[in-house]
Amino acid sequence: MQRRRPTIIDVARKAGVSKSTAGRALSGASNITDEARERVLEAARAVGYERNDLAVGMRSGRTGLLGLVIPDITNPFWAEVARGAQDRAAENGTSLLVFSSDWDHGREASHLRALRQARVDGAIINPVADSFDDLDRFGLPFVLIGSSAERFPANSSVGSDIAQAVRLGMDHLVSKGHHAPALILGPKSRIARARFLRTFHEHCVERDIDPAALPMEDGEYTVEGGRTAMMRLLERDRVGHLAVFAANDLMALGAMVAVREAGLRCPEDVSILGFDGIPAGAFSWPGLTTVAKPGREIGVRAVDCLFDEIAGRPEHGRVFMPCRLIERGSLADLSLDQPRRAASSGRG
Amino acid sequence: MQRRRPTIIDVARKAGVSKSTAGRALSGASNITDEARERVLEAARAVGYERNDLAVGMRSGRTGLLGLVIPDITNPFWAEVARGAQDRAAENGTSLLVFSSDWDHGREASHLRALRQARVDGAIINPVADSFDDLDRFGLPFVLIGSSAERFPANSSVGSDIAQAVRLGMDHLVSKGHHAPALILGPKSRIARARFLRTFHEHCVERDIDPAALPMEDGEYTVEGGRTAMMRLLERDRVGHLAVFAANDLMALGAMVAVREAGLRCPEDVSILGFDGIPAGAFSWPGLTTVAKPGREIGVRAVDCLFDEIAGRPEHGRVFMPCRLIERGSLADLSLDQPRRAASSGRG
DNA sequence: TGAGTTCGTGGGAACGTTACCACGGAGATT
DNA sequence: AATCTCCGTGGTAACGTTCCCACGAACTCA
Repeated sequence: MQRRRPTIIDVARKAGVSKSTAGRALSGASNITDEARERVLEAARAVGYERNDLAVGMRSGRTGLLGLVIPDITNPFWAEVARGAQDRAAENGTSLLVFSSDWDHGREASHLRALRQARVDGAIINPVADSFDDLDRFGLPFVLIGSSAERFPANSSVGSDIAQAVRLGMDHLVSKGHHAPALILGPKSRIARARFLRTFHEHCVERDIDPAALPMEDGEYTVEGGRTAMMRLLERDRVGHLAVFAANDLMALGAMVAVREAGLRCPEDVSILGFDGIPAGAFSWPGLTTVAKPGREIGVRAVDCLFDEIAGRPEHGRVFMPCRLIERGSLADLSLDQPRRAASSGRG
Repeated sequence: MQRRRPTIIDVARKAGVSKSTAGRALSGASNITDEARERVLEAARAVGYERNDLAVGMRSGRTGLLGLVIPDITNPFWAEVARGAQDRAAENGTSLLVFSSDWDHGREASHLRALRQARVDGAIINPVADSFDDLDRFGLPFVLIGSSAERFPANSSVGSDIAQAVRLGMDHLVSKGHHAPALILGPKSRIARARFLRTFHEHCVERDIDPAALPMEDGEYTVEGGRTAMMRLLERDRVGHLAVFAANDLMALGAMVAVREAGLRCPEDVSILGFDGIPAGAFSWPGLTTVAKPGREIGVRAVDCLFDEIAGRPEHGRVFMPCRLIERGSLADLSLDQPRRAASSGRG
């Protein structure tokens, strides 16, 4: 149907030079006269030449293709990461092959194989927890993103600074008079959970709080997971105002739903702090106060790191991006009502 | 660093056959003895052979790569589409190159060029409104998605059935006693707006309502756009309960914010109906009642259509996917309070 | 039994580009 | 003036696969 696409040979013929010279002009090499370059470029324009990336990849080993393997493009946080990576890749003339692993080992393995067969120059991967083997024999340059990167200290990685994020959240809670928040955490299998908990413990110790005395519930990283976790939390005995730090915005929103269903009000009866910074948190009522990860920036930096990795200068090592607090309405300010409550709660 | 990847020649040598025979075994051709195939497959496994898709694409013209150009992967609706397309592509052993155009003509053109240079087998495109030219000279098989597909009746396309969706929404409004809803629409430049309005007018005529008498406001397809549009709507004179049909969920959520800011309640004072079915609508309070587009299915069907298009059998033509109503809490039920109010409003 | 047919196999070309090497001319150096 | 160096150029090989054609063996049918 569509006629043959013009090749570099057609361009060379039209310009009256050899294909070597045409190739030099087209690839921006230096050892060529301005006059010849101009003639080749003009000829290329005239015949409508577009370089065949396949052939380039074949010969030079560089395809201009990058892989991105994330849990789910449908998750707003990962979509942000993908967008950042996409934009940065485009700036450098490379394209992104995007895959969703659904935290499934098999899917991940098959995606990695597809990336290898496509001869991508490298990949950005949020690894499924226990997939060290697959990653190990991936055989191409890669950069890890997300908190599970911690498992692979030898590789370049970009993630949010969970320690700083938890600190930020805790400081804010304390500044609003919530000295002993309850926790809603993700599944035990996820590394991010351990990271979160560790920093949380450190800060409790610094403030003379017994972490073991604080209520804590698990759930899937979903709205429903957060809702049921909050229900369990509300069934417990408690005194006064309840503050909750959720490990993920979706769970926080689910917790908010549970509060409403229990006939309580947020933030009057229960304060909720989220973690992620997804847009949906801005539409809820009250708006979700949350610690926002810089999803887009993570994507951008990951691509930068990957380019370094591909170029054989993996100088970045592990990059941690700072999070920031977004204050909306889901946290009550108790510091005004009860100026001195201190660390006495959680023991009655 | 990493040693040379084994080629089909290595496999052939190991199996003691020619590369032609090895190629036949590996590509699943029929004219080969079971014994030879078995030996080749075994050899391939032994040396860890993985086919070079680049070389295949080079020679056969099929790369196993598909392009997806959407406005923004960060938009939940488009993320769903991307996910559907991604999964279907993976089922067929192809990979997806994902691009975001931001409704920008230049970006779109550059993405299309990148797809051509990558020699993708075809592309799924949500075209920027006025980009007929670029699309026309794209030169590869493609399938359009979204409502702007209407502009290109000659090409295969997959979109939601806006006529059915508007009908669904209007019927629901009427069944709840809202006979003369206000409208919040997208920018005038977008084709989806015209499509929406046309069906809306038809239904007004069928019900003896004068569409011109109904309040109508424009805005960007964003939360902020919906919020300001709603503010303008609330400044108008009105009698009794106000019902609003927004052309997009984000706008509907913005409208909800505006209602709250005006000291009014949803759904007691104002009813809101959305359009899209994004997850965020489930977390708002009240939950957003909306007409949901089948984003994921649209992605799946688009890939199916694209395969047909590539195979040279464009029999699908234009596919319209049905939408469904998701009832949550943003619509008041007036049909109980005022059994017979009919089409008298909007004229007082 | 001889000719025609089928089938599995192997060799070579081709896809479009870049890497490499050799060549010739112009300018610099002795 | 002769040699050396540098630079622009052109030819050729190579990347890894599939396509095409030719070859020989086995098998069928007259």
